[in-house]
Amino acid sequence: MRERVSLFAGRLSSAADPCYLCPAHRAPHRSRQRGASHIAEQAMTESVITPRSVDYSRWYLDVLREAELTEDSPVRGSMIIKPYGYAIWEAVQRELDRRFKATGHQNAYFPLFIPMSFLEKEAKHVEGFSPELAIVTIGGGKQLEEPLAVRPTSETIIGHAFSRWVKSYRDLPLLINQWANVVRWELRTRPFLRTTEFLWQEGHTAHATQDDALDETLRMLDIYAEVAEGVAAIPVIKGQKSENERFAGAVATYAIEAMMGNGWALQAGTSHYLGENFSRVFNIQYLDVQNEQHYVHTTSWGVSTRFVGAVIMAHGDDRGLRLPPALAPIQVVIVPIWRKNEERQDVLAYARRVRDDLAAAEIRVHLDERDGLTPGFKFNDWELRGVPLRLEVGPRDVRDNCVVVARRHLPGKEGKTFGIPSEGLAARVPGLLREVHDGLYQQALAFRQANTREGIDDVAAFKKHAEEAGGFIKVHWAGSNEDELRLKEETKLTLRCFPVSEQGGPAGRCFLTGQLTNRVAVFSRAF
RNA sequence: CGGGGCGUAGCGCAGCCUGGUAGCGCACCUGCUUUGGGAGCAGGGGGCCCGGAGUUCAAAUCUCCGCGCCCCGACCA
Repeated sequence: MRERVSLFAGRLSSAADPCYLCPAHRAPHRSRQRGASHIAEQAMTESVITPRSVDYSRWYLDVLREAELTEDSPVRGSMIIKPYGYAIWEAVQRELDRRFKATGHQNAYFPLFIPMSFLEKEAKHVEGFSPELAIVTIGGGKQLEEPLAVRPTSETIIGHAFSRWVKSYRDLPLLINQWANVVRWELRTRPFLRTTEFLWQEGHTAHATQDDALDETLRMLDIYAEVAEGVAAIPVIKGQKSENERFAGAVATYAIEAMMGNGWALQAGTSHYLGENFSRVFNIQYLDVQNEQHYVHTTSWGVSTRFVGAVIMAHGDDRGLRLPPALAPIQVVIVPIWRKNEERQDVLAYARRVRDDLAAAEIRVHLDERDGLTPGFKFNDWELRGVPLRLEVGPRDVRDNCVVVARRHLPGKEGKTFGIPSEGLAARVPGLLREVHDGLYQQALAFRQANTREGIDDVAAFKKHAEEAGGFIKVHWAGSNEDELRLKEETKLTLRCFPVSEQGGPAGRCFLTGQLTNRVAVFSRAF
């Protein structure tokens, strides 16, 4: 399930210090003083981050600011993704893209502007998206003959192309992906999780048969789960969406659902089987071996910059970000320590040697040579930024030819190991990174298990648990769409998915209707 | 789109009630001392106080009208 070892090698350009690390390129400000009174309670740690238990949403915004991931933009609902935040997204892109190519997909690019008439062809599709469309009506100073929608997704314009690309069964399957930005005019936005403009990849494929298309839908769902778990260290539930939550225009929607640090669910990737819905309206047909015309079956699937939000919220703690090694822009940071000027020379020379060794082994390493900051400040600074491994190098370590290693997933002293020989360190680092990856994964999994409730068999207990405990609730479900909506109204919980792994199991009683069913659903509050 | 809050230095805020020409912390710059878990001292730079109109000898402060942002609820990857 999880790919190892090579995952942690540095594929982000060279392992040399990227530019966003240079002090000169860092934001000129890092406010440490927050007006809030809870800071007083945190006097010892001098935290600049609101504890998660105080206000989760504020914690999230604090982390984004302090770790320099995003900034507000002058445009409402849009964000600036800063270099450190963008580097995380680039790592996600790299990991996904590699897997898309390995499964035969090709990248292409389709236009940002979509004729309104295209969107209107598929009734459910336009119905689902029209409330959140941005529409261009003027171009070059003149009213356009036909308004152009800024793409909220590209099924239609790609369908239009596919109808020309597909003639014969020999053209199938057609496996295309595009990396793009899309716009959905959201009323309530949050950086990464829901912004008016966001970045994503959208895969679009066409197949001869329903079976082939369904296989593709699930194959991509598997890839998403693999990247979530094996790369981002986030345990996910693969599941099918209810009719209410289904993508506008899809026959079936699948998703990976993850639990965030406050117990809420986050949909981190989706994969749709679109049936013939789009091939019929865009006339995508092929001739089979018998020379008969058939409509293709299409799929689409996407992961967006929201995934970065999932990484932040699945792993972050009260000290800040905790990044899975495979996605961390910096995997290892070296903090040099000295007292006297003579020590400084020796320590820096030694630290540079260590850095060069690691860089030569394709490890993304950074030596923090910033002057005038205490080691303690740097420790906190890099923890805030979620760097998985920190090496501390002082005069004692130089003398003993050692380093101190601190692992980000274990707090304070617990994560520190003293006296690790610098000899052969580069060979040990991948193992240490794997340890951090596994640690993060196990912690997230344990958290999800501790906050997943099963065995609820009546509505009162369901509501009570929803009210008092939160987290996921896993139940048998035979309710109607209306039941689902009413439950959402009353409890704010939504039917996240029907977990793939739970279906076809022993029948149980639906907690709401009392009917016997073998359908299992997960309910949760969601972002 | 409803309810609430806020616009003053890069960031966070005080000043506004009771008008008199702008201040604090952090950040930034310089110097010295520091540096094994968020250093100290000294000096320094930085403001169309959201915009417009009004009241007044005088407006960050009072009045009106805009605009913007944030937070909380209904739609959503």
